[in-house]
Amino acid sequence: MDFKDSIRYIPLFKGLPDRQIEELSRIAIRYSFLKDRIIFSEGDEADGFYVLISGRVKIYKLSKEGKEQILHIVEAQEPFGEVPAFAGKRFPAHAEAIEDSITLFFPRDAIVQLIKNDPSLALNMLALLSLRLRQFTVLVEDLSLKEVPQRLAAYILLIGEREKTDEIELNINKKQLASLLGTIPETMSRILGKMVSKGLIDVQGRRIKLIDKKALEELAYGAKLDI
Amino acid sequence: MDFKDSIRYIPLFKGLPDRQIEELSRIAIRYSFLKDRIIFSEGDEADGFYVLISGRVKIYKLSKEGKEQILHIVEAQEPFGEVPAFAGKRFPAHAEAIEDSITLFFPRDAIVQLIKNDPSLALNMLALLSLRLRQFTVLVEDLSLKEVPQRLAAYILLIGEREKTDEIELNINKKQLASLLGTIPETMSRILGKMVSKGLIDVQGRRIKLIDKKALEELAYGAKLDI
DNA sequence: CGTTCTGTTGAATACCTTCAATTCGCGTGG
DNA sequence: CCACGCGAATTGAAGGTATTCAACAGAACG
Repeated sequence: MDFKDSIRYIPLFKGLPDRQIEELSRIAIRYSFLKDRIIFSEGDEADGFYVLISGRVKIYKLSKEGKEQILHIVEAQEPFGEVPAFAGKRFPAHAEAIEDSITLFFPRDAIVQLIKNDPSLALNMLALLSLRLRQFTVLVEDLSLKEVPQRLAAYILLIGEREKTDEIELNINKKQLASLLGTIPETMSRILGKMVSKGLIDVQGRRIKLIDKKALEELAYGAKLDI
Repeated sequence: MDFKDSIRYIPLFKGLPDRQIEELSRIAIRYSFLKDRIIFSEGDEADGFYVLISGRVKIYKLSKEGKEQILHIVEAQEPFGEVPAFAGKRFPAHAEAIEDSITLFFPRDAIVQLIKNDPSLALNMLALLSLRLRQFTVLVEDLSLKEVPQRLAAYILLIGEREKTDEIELNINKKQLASLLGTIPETMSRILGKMVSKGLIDVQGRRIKLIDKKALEELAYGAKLDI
Protein backbone atom coordinates (compact mmCIF):
# COMPACT_ATOMS: atom_id res chain seq x y z
CA MET A 1 0.00 0.00 0.00
CA ASP A 2 1.05 3.59 -0.46
CA PHE A 3 0.69 6.05 2.37
CA LYS A 4 2.77 8.81 0.85
CA ASP A 5 0.11 11.45 1.16
CA SER A 6 -0.70 10.63 4.77
CA ILE A 7 2.98 10.73 5.56
CA ARG A 8 4.08 13.81 3.72
CA TYR A 9 2.09 16.15 5.93
CA ILE A 10 2.96 14.68 9.29
CA PRO A 11 4.88 17.37 11.18
CA LEU A 12 7.39 14.82 12.43
CA PHE A 13 8.41 14.15 8.85
CA LYS A 14 8.51 17.77 7.79
CA GLY A 15 11.48 18.73 5.71
CA LEU A 16 12.31 15.21 4.64
CA PRO A 17 13.36 14.72 1.04
CA ASP A 18 11.02 12.82 -1.25
CA ARG A 19 13.28 9.81 -1.20
CA GLN A 20 12.81 9.46 2.55
CA ILE A 21 9.07 9.95 2.34
CA GLU A 22 8.94 7.12 -0.18
CA GLU A 23 11.05 4.97 2.08
CA LEU A 24 8.77 5.74 5.02
CA SER A 25 5.68 4.89 3.04
CA ARG A 26 7.31 1.62 2.10
CA ILE A 27 7.97 0.56 5.69
CA ALA A 28 4.82 1.92 7.32
CA ILE A 29 2.18 -0.54 8.42
CA ARG A 30 -1.41 0.57 8.74
CA TYR A 31 -3.33 -0.47 11.84
CA SER A 32 -6.88 0.47 12.68
CA PHE A 33 -8.44 0.42 16.11
CA LEU A 34 -12.08 0.69 16.99
CA LYS A 35 -13.10 2.92 19.90
CA ASP A 36 -12.10 1.43 23.28
CA ARG A 37 -9.53 -0.88 21.76
CA ILE A 38 -6.21 -1.24 23.59
CA ILE A 39 -3.34 -0.39 21.24
CA PHE A 40 -0.60 -1.41 23.63
CA SER A 41 -0.18 -1.96 27.35
CA GLU A 42 2.49 -0.81 29.74
CA GLY A 43 5.31 -3.34 29.74
CA ASP A 44 4.61 -4.66 26.27
CA GLU A 45 7.66 -5.12 24.13
CA ALA A 46 7.87 -2.51 21.44
CA ASP A 47 9.63 -2.72 18.13
CA GLY A 48 8.49 0.56 16.68
CA PHE A 49 6.21 3.51 17.24
CA TYR A 50 2.92 4.84 15.92
CA VAL A 51 1.64 7.93 14.20
CA LEU A 52 -2.03 8.69 14.57
CA ILE A 53 -3.62 9.44 11.22
CA SER A 54 -7.18 9.93 12.37
CA GLY A 55 -9.18 9.47 15.54
CA ARG A 56 -7.95 10.03 19.08
CA VAL A 57 -5.85 7.98 21.49
CA LYS A 58 -5.26 8.27 25.22
CA ILE A 59 -1.92 7.42 26.83
CA TYR A 60 -2.39 6.53 30.49
CA LYS A 61 -1.16 4.81 33.62
CA LEU A 62 -3.23 2.54 35.85
CA SER A 63 -2.90 2.07 39.60
CA LYS A 64 -3.34 -1.37 41.05
CA GLU A 65 -6.73 -0.28 42.37
CA GLY A 66 -7.71 0.56 38.81
CA LYS A 67 -7.52 4.33 38.99
CA GLU A 68 -6.38 5.90 35.76
CA GLN A 69 -4.12 8.86 35.11
CA ILE A 70 -4.08 10.13 31.55
CA LEU A 71 -0.64 11.34 30.51
CA HIS A 72 -1.57 12.62 27.10
CA ILE A 73 -4.38 12.72 24.57
CA VAL A 74 -2.94 12.04 21.14
CA GLU A 75 -4.48 14.03 18.28
CA ALA A 76 -4.27 13.32 14.57
CA GLN A 77 -0.84 13.67 12.97
CA GLU A 78 0.94 13.11 16.27
CA PRO A 79 3.32 10.23 16.93
CA PHE A 80 2.94 8.14 20.08
CA GLY A 81 4.67 5.24 21.75
CA GLU A 82 8.04 6.59 20.66
CA VAL A 83 9.91 6.22 23.96
CA PRO A 84 10.89 2.55 23.60
CA ALA A 85 12.13 3.19 20.08
CA PHE A 86 15.12 4.94 21.63
CA ALA A 87 15.46 3.80 25.25
CA GLY A 88 14.38 0.64 26.95
CA LYS A 89 12.30 -1.72 24.93
CA ARG A 90 8.95 -1.69 26.63
CA PHE A 91 6.12 0.84 26.58
CA PRO A 92 6.04 2.90 29.78
CA ALA A 93 2.26 3.37 29.67
CA HIS A 94 -0.96 2.11 28.12
CA ALA A 95 -2.54 3.36 24.89
CA GLU A 96 -6.21 3.05 24.02
CA ALA A 97 -8.28 4.39 21.15
CA ILE A 98 -10.97 6.70 22.52
CA GLU A 99 -12.39 7.09 19.00
CA ASP A 100 -12.17 4.87 15.97
CA SER A 101 -8.59 5.45 14.93
CA ILE A 102 -6.22 4.80 12.08
CA THR A 103 -2.50 4.64 12.76
CA LEU A 104 0.69 4.01 10.91
CA PHE A 105 3.29 1.86 12.59
CA PHE A 106 6.99 2.38 11.91
CA PRO A 107 9.44 -0.36 12.88
CA ARG A 108 12.27 0.82 15.07
CA ASP A 109 15.12 -0.46 12.94
CA ALA A 110 13.87 1.29 9.85
CA ILE A 111 13.47 4.56 11.72
CA VAL A 112 16.90 4.35 13.26
CA GLN A 113 18.30 3.77 9.81
CA LEU A 114 16.48 6.78 8.46
CA ILE A 115 17.75 8.93 11.31
CA LYS A 116 21.26 7.86 10.51
CA ASN A 117 20.71 9.02 6.97
CA ASP A 118 18.87 12.22 7.58
CA PRO A 119 19.56 14.66 10.41
CA SER A 120 16.36 16.60 9.90
CA LEU A 121 14.33 13.59 10.98
CA ALA A 122 16.56 13.36 14.05
CA LEU A 123 16.00 17.01 14.86
CA ASN A 124 12.25 16.72 14.37
CA MET A 125 12.19 13.75 16.71
CA LEU A 126 14.32 15.57 19.27
CA ALA A 127 11.94 18.51 19.10
CA LEU A 128 9.00 16.21 19.64
CA LEU A 129 10.50 14.47 22.66
CA SER A 130 11.58 17.79 24.13
CA LEU A 131 8.09 19.15 23.77
CA ARG A 132 6.70 16.10 25.53
CA LEU A 133 9.17 16.58 28.36
CA ARG A 134 8.08 20.17 28.68
CA GLN A 135 4.44 19.06 28.87
CA PHE A 136 5.30 16.52 31.52
CA THR A 137 6.97 19.13 33.69
CA VAL A 138 3.68 21.00 33.63
CA LEU A 139 1.72 17.89 34.50
CA VAL A 140 4.00 17.14 37.43
CA GLU A 141 3.73 20.73 38.58
CA ASP A 142 -0.04 20.57 38.40
CA LEU A 143 -0.32 17.29 40.25
CA SER A 144 2.12 18.17 42.97
CA LEU A 145 1.80 21.91 43.47
CA LYS A 146 -1.72 22.84 42.46
CA GLU A 147 -5.17 21.97 43.66
CA VAL A 148 -7.91 20.64 41.48
CA PRO A 149 -9.81 23.94 41.02
CA GLN A 150 -6.62 25.59 39.80
CA ARG A 151 -5.93 22.81 37.35
CA LEU A 152 -9.45 22.87 36.04
CA ALA A 153 -9.46 26.63 35.59
CA ALA A 154 -6.14 26.47 33.77
CA TYR A 155 -7.43 23.70 31.54
CA ILE A 156 -10.59 25.56 30.62
CA LEU A 157 -8.63 28.71 29.83
CA LEU A 158 -6.14 26.70 27.78
CA ILE A 159 -8.84 25.20 25.62
CA GLY A 160 -10.45 28.59 25.24
CA GLU A 161 -7.14 30.02 24.03
CA ARG A 162 -6.55 27.14 21.69
CA GLU A 163 -9.98 27.25 20.14
CA LYS A 164 -10.10 31.04 20.28
CA THR A 165 -13.58 31.06 21.76
CA ASP A 166 -15.31 31.67 25.07
CA GLU A 167 -17.70 28.84 24.46
CA ILE A 168 -15.67 25.68 24.51
CA GLU A 169 -16.76 22.18 23.68
CA LEU A 170 -14.91 19.42 25.51
CA ASN A 171 -13.61 16.81 23.14
CA ILE A 172 -13.41 14.24 25.93
CA ASN A 173 -16.02 13.30 28.47
CA LYS A 174 -15.88 14.46 32.06
CA LYS A 175 -14.66 11.16 33.36
CA GLN A 176 -11.62 11.42 31.14
CA LEU A 177 -11.18 15.07 31.94
CA ALA A 178 -11.01 14.06 35.58
CA SER A 179 -8.41 11.44 34.76
CA LEU A 180 -6.39 13.96 32.77
CA LEU A 181 -6.40 16.40 35.68
CA GLY A 182 -5.47 13.74 38.20
CA THR A 183 -8.77 13.49 40.03
CA ILE A 184 -12.08 11.62 39.92
CA PRO A 185 -15.45 12.42 38.34
CA GLU A 186 -17.13 13.23 41.64
CA THR A 187 -14.57 15.87 42.52
CA MET A 188 -14.68 17.19 38.99
CA SER A 189 -18.45 17.53 39.17
CA ARG A 190 -18.40 19.31 42.51
CA ILE A 191 -15.83 21.83 41.38
CA LEU A 192 -17.61 22.54 38.13
CA GLY A 193 -20.71 23.07 40.23
CA LYS A 194 -18.94 25.56 42.45
CA MET A 195 -17.59 27.43 39.47
CA VAL A 196 -21.07 27.69 38.05
CA SER A 197 -22.57 28.92 41.31
CA LYS A 198 -19.74 31.46 41.56
CA GLY A 199 -20.64 32.72 38.11
CA LEU A 200 -17.31 31.83 36.54
CA ILE A 201 -18.68 29.52 33.91
CA ASP A 202 -21.81 28.00 32.56
CA VAL A 203 -22.04 24.28 31.86
CA GLN A 204 -24.35 22.45 29.47
CA GLY A 205 -23.16 18.89 29.07
CA ARG A 206 -19.82 19.09 27.31
CA ARG A 207 -20.26 22.75 26.49
CA ILE A 208 -18.63 25.21 28.87
CA LYS A 209 -19.17 28.93 28.52
CA LEU A 210 -16.47 31.15 30.02
CA ILE A 211 -18.28 33.94 31.82
CA ASP A 212 -15.79 35.51 34.19
CA LYS A 213 -12.44 34.99 32.52
CA LYS A 214 -10.69 37.37 34.86
CA ALA A 215 -11.74 35.36 37.89
CA LEU A 216 -10.77 32.14 36.16
CA GLU A 217 -7.31 33.51 35.52
CA GLU A 218 -7.05 34.70 39.06
CA LEU A 219 -7.97 31.21 40.18
CA ALA A 220 -5.64 29.42 37.78
CA TYR A 221 -2.58 31.54 38.33
CA GLY A 222 -3.35 33.64 41.36
CA ALA A 223 -5.27 33.14 44.56
CA LYS A 224 -7.41 30.32 45.81
CA LEU A 225 -11.07 29.79 45.03
CA ASP A 226 -12.95 30.72 48.14
CA ILE A 227 -16.48 29.52 48.06
CA MET B 1 41.04 25.37 27.48
CA ASP B 2 40.88 21.70 26.65
CA PHE B 3 38.18 19.49 28.12
CA LYS B 4 38.76 16.51 25.90
CA ASP B 5 39.20 14.04 28.73
CA SER B 6 36.11 15.23 30.60
CA ILE B 7 34.13 14.99 27.41
CA ARG B 8 35.34 11.72 26.02
CA TYR B 9 33.76 9.67 28.81
CA ILE B 10 30.40 11.38 28.98
CA PRO B 11 27.82 8.74 28.01
CA LEU B 12 25.97 11.25 25.83
CA PHE B 13 29.04 11.54 23.65
CA LYS B 14 29.80 7.85 23.52
CA GLY B 15 30.72 6.53 20.10
CA LEU B 16 31.65 9.89 18.68
CA PRO B 17 34.74 10.01 16.49
CA ASP B 18 37.77 11.86 17.80
CA ARG B 19 37.17 14.70 15.44
CA GLN B 20 33.79 15.41 17.04
CA ILE B 21 35.20 15.15 20.55
CA GLU B 22 37.77 17.75 19.62
CA GLU B 23 35.10 19.94 18.18
CA LEU B 24 33.03 19.57 21.36
CA SER B 25 35.97 20.45 23.57
CA ARG B 26 36.51 23.52 21.45
CA ILE B 27 32.99 24.84 21.90
CA ALA B 28 32.41 23.81 25.53
CA ILE B 29 32.41 26.51 28.17
CA ARG B 30 33.20 25.63 31.75
CA TYR B 31 30.98 27.05 34.50
CA SER B 32 31.33 26.37 38.18
CA PHE B 33 28.61 26.80 40.76
CA LEU B 34 28.95 26.82 44.51
CA LYS B 35 26.43 24.91 46.60
CA ASP B 36 23.02 26.60 46.66
CA ARG B 37 23.69 28.64 43.54
CA ILE B 38 20.92 28.97 40.98
CA ILE B 39 22.12 27.75 37.59
CA PHE B 40 19.03 28.81 35.71
CA SER B 41 15.42 29.64 36.48
CA GLU B 42 12.21 28.55 34.83
CA GLY B 43 11.43 30.90 31.98
CA ASP B 44 15.02 31.97 31.40
CA GLU B 45 16.05 32.05 27.78
CA ALA B 46 18.36 29.22 26.91
CA ASP B 47 20.90 29.08 24.17
CA GLY B 48 22.45 25.76 25.03
CA PHE B 49 22.52 22.99 27.58
CA TYR B 50 24.78 21.75 30.36
CA VAL B 51 26.63 18.60 31.24
CA LEU B 52 27.45 18.10 34.91
CA ILE B 53 31.08 17.14 35.36
CA SER B 54 31.16 16.96 39.13
CA GLY B 55 28.86 17.80 42.01
CA ARG B 56 25.08 17.47 42.02
CA VAL B 57 22.23 19.59 40.69
CA LYS B 58 18.51 19.59 41.38
CA ILE B 59 15.93 20.35 38.71
CA TYR B 60 12.71 21.58 40.27
CA LYS B 61 9.46 23.47 40.01
CA LEU B 62 8.16 26.02 42.51
CA SER B 63 4.56 26.80 43.38
CA LYS B 64 3.52 30.35 43.98
CA GLU B 65 3.38 29.57 47.71
CA GLY B 66 7.01 28.51 47.53
CA LYS B 67 6.54 24.75 47.70
CA GLU B 68 9.12 22.87 45.70
CA GLN B 69 8.78 19.73 43.58
CA ILE B 70 12.05 18.18 42.50
CA LEU B 71 11.82 16.71 39.01
CA HIS B 72 15.26 15.19 38.87
CA ILE B 73 18.57 15.04 40.70
CA VAL B 74 21.37 15.34 38.15
CA GLU B 75 24.44 13.23 38.85
CA ALA B 76 27.92 13.62 37.38
CA GLN B 77 28.25 12.94 33.65
CA GLU B 78 24.59 13.68 33.00
CA PRO B 79 23.35 16.44 30.74
CA PHE B 80 20.65 18.81 31.96
CA GLY B 81 18.67 21.74 30.64
CA GLU B 82 18.50 20.11 27.22
CA VAL B 83 14.79 20.64 26.53
CA PRO B 84 15.01 24.20 25.16
CA ALA B 85 17.87 23.19 22.93
CA PHE B 86 15.32 21.39 20.76
CA ALA B 87 11.87 22.81 21.53
CA GLY B 88 10.82 26.18 22.84
CA LYS B 89 13.54 28.47 23.95
CA ARG B 90 13.05 28.77 27.67
CA PHE B 91 13.89 26.43 30.52
CA PRO B 92 10.78 24.65 31.80
CA ALA B 93 12.11 24.39 35.37
CA HIS B 94 14.72 25.68 37.80
CA ALA B 95 18.21 24.28 38.32
CA GLU B 96 20.27 24.73 41.46
CA ALA B 97 23.59 23.27 42.58
CA ILE B 98 23.04 21.23 45.75
CA GLU B 99 26.78 20.62 45.97
CA ASP B 100 29.71 22.59 44.60
CA SER B 101 29.48 21.71 40.93
CA ILE B 102 31.42 21.97 37.72
CA THR B 103 29.55 21.99 34.41
CA LEU B 104 30.27 22.27 30.75
CA PHE B 105 27.95 24.39 28.68
CA PHE B 106 27.34 23.62 25.01
CA PRO B 107 25.77 26.30 22.80
CA ARG B 108 22.70 25.13 20.95
CA ASP B 109 23.84 26.04 17.47
CA ALA B 110 27.05 24.11 17.78
CA ILE B 111 25.23 21.05 19.05
CA VAL B 112 22.64 21.17 16.31
CA GLN B 113 25.46 21.37 13.80
CA LEU B 114 27.15 18.36 15.33
CA ILE B 115 23.92 16.40 15.25
CA LYS B 116 23.55 17.17 11.60
CA ASN B 117 26.99 15.76 11.03
CA ASP B 118 26.87 12.72 13.23
CA PRO B 119 23.83 10.50 13.70
CA SER B 120 25.28 8.72 16.73
CA LEU B 121 25.09 11.93 18.73
CA ALA B 122 21.48 12.29 17.60
CA LEU B 123 20.69 8.76 18.70
CA ASN B 124 22.40 9.24 22.04
CA MET B 125 20.41 12.40 22.61
CA LEU B 126 17.19 10.67 21.60
CA ALA B 127 17.97 7.88 24.04
CA LEU B 128 18.57 10.39 26.79
CA LEU B 129 15.33 12.29 26.22
CA SER B 130 13.39 9.05 25.96
CA LEU B 131 14.81 7.88 29.24
CA ARG B 132 13.80 11.13 30.90
CA LEU B 133 10.29 10.74 29.51
CA ARG B 134 10.15 7.26 30.94
CA GLN B 135 11.24 8.58 34.33
CA PHE B 136 8.61 11.29 34.19
CA THR B 137 5.86 8.77 33.53
CA VAL B 138 6.90 7.10 36.76
CA LEU B 139 6.92 10.39 38.64
CA VAL B 140 3.44 11.23 37.39
CA GLU B 141 2.24 7.78 38.30
CA ASP B 142 3.67 8.12 41.79
CA LEU B 143 2.21 11.56 42.40
CA SER B 144 -1.21 10.76 41.05
CA LEU B 145 -1.79 7.11 41.81
CA LYS B 146 0.28 6.27 44.87
CA GLU B 147 0.34 7.42 48.42
CA VAL B 148 3.38 8.73 50.18
CA PRO B 149 4.24 5.50 52.05
CA GLN B 150 4.23 3.60 48.78
CA ARG B 151 6.46 6.14 47.10
CA LEU B 152 8.87 6.15 49.99
CA ALA B 153 9.07 2.36 50.15
CA ALA B 154 9.67 2.20 46.41
CA TYR B 155 12.36 4.84 46.67
CA ILE B 156 14.18 3.08 49.48
CA LEU B 157 14.08 -0.21 47.60
CA LEU B 158 15.28 1.47 44.43
CA ILE B 159 18.32 2.94 46.15
CA GLY B 160 19.03 -0.41 47.79
CA GLU B 161 18.95 -2.07 44.37
CA ARG B 162 21.12 0.57 42.81
CA GLU B 163 23.73 0.50 45.53
CA LYS B 164 23.42 -3.25 45.97
CA THR B 165 23.19 -2.97 49.73
CA ASP B 166 20.64 -3.23 52.52
CA GLU B 167 22.17 -0.33 54.36
CA ILE B 168 21.65 2.72 52.24
CA GLU B 169 23.01 6.20 52.75
CA LEU B 170 20.83 9.00 51.40
CA ASN B 171 22.79 11.37 49.23
CA ILE B 172 20.25 14.13 49.75
CA ASN B 173 18.78 15.43 52.96
CA LYS B 174 15.29 14.53 54.08
CA LYS B 175 13.85 17.86 53.13
CA GLN B 176 14.90 17.27 49.56
CA LEU B 177 13.80 13.67 49.69
CA ALA B 178 10.37 14.97 50.66
CA SER B 179 10.43 17.37 47.74
CA LEU B 180 11.47 14.61 45.38
CA LEU B 181 8.60 12.43 46.52
CA GLY B 182 6.07 15.22 46.29
CA THR B 183 5.46 15.77 49.97
CA ILE B 184 6.81 17.79 52.92
CA PRO B 185 9.39 17.02 55.62
CA GLU B 186 6.81 16.55 58.37
CA THR B 187 4.94 13.87 56.45
CA MET B 188 8.23 12.25 55.48
CA SER B 189 9.29 12.13 59.08
CA ARG B 190 6.04 10.63 60.29
CA ILE B 191 6.09 7.91 57.69
CA LEU B 192 9.69 7.01 58.31
CA GLY B 193 8.73 6.82 61.97
CA LYS B 194 5.89 4.45 61.23
CA MET B 195 8.13 2.27 59.10
CA VAL B 196 10.62 2.06 61.94
CA SER B 197 7.98 1.19 64.51
CA LYS B 198 6.66 -1.46 62.14
CA GLY B 199 10.11 -2.96 61.94
CA LEU B 200 10.52 -2.36 58.22
CA ILE B 201 13.59 -0.20 58.44
CA ASP B 202 16.02 1.36 60.85
CA VAL B 203 16.98 5.01 60.54
CA GLN B 204 20.12 6.74 61.80
CA GLY B 205 20.30 10.20 60.32
CA ARG B 206 20.81 9.73 56.60
CA ARG B 207 21.49 6.02 57.00
CA ILE B 208 18.56 3.67 56.43
CA LYS B 209 18.87 -0.02 57.10
CA LEU B 210 16.41 -2.23 55.23
CA ILE B 211 15.16 -4.78 57.73
CA ASP B 212 11.98 -6.28 56.29
CA LYS B 213 12.46 -6.06 52.54
CA LYS B 214 9.53 -8.34 51.86
CA ALA B 215 7.16 -6.04 53.70
CA LEU B 216 8.65 -3.02 51.96
CA GLU B 217 8.01 -4.61 48.60
CA GLU B 218 4.52 -5.52 49.65
CA LEU B 219 4.00 -1.89 50.60
CA ALA B 220 5.57 -0.45 47.48
CA TYR B 221 3.91 -2.67 44.96
CA GLY B 222 1.19 -4.53 46.83
CA ALA B 223 -1.16 -3.68 49.65
CA LYS B 224 -1.46 -0.64 51.88
CA LEU B 225 0.56 0.00 55.02
CA ASP B 226 -1.82 -0.51 57.87
CA ILE B 227 -0.48 0.84 61.06
C1' DC C 1 -37.93 0.87 26.08
C1' DG C 2 -34.96 -1.19 28.96
C1' DT C 3 -30.02 -1.54 29.91
C1' DT C 4 -25.75 0.36 30.67
C1' DC C 5 -22.59 3.92 31.33
C1' DT C 6 -21.92 8.83 32.55
C1' DG C 7 -22.69 12.29 35.63
C1' DT C 8 -24.39 14.31 40.07
C1' DT C 9 -25.12 14.78 45.03
C1' DG C 10 -24.64 13.76 50.09
C1' DA C 11 -22.32 11.94 54.13
C1' DA C 12 -18.44 9.90 56.12
C1' DT C 13 -13.63 9.30 56.02
C1' DA C 14 -8.75 9.23 54.80
C1' DC C 15 -4.67 11.37 53.86
C1' DC C 16 -1.87 14.96 53.95
C1' DT C 17 -0.76 19.62 55.21
C1' DT C 18 -0.48 23.51 58.24
C1' DC C 19 0.95 25.66 62.28
C1' DA C 20 3.46 25.70 66.37
C1' DA C 21 6.59 24.00 69.56
C1' DT C 22 10.65 21.51 70.52
C1' DT C 23 14.65 18.77 69.82
C1' DC C 24 18.60 17.38 67.34
C1' DG C 25 22.88 17.92 64.94
C1' DC C 26 26.55 20.24 63.23
C1' DG C 27 29.65 23.95 62.01
C1' DT C 28 31.64 28.14 63.77
C1' DG C 29 33.76 31.11 66.79
C1' DG C 30 35.16 32.30 71.29
C1' DC D 1 37.43 22.24 73.52
C1' DC D 2 33.22 23.78 74.61
C1' DA D 3 29.32 26.75 73.83
C1' DC D 4 26.47 28.95 70.88
C1' DG D 5 23.48 29.49 67.00
C1' DC D 6 21.03 28.09 63.13
C1' DG D 7 18.98 25.06 60.02
C1' DA D 8 17.25 20.26 59.82
C1' DA D 9 14.30 17.07 61.76
C1' DT D 10 10.64 15.58 64.78
C1' DT D 11 6.19 15.61 67.10
C1' DG D 12 1.40 17.01 68.30
C1' DA D 13 -3.01 19.09 67.38
C1' DA D 14 -6.13 21.04 64.16
C1' DG D 15 -7.81 21.70 59.65
C1' DG D 16 -8.54 21.25 54.68
C1' DT D 17 -8.86 18.97 50.31
C1' DA D 18 -9.94 15.17 47.94
C1' DT D 19 -11.62 10.38 47.96
C1' DT D 20 -14.76 6.72 49.08
C1' DC D 21 -19.16 4.78 49.26
C1' DA D 22 -23.77 4.82 48.14
C1' DA D 23 -27.78 6.35 46.01
C1' DC D 24 -29.84 8.32 42.25
C1' DA D 25 -30.63 11.06 37.83
C1' DG D 26 -29.71 11.42 33.08
C1' DA D 27 -27.93 10.36 28.55
C1' DA D 28 -26.67 7.13 25.09
C1' DC D 29 -27.34 2.88 22.81
C1' DG D 30 -29.10 -1.04 20.95
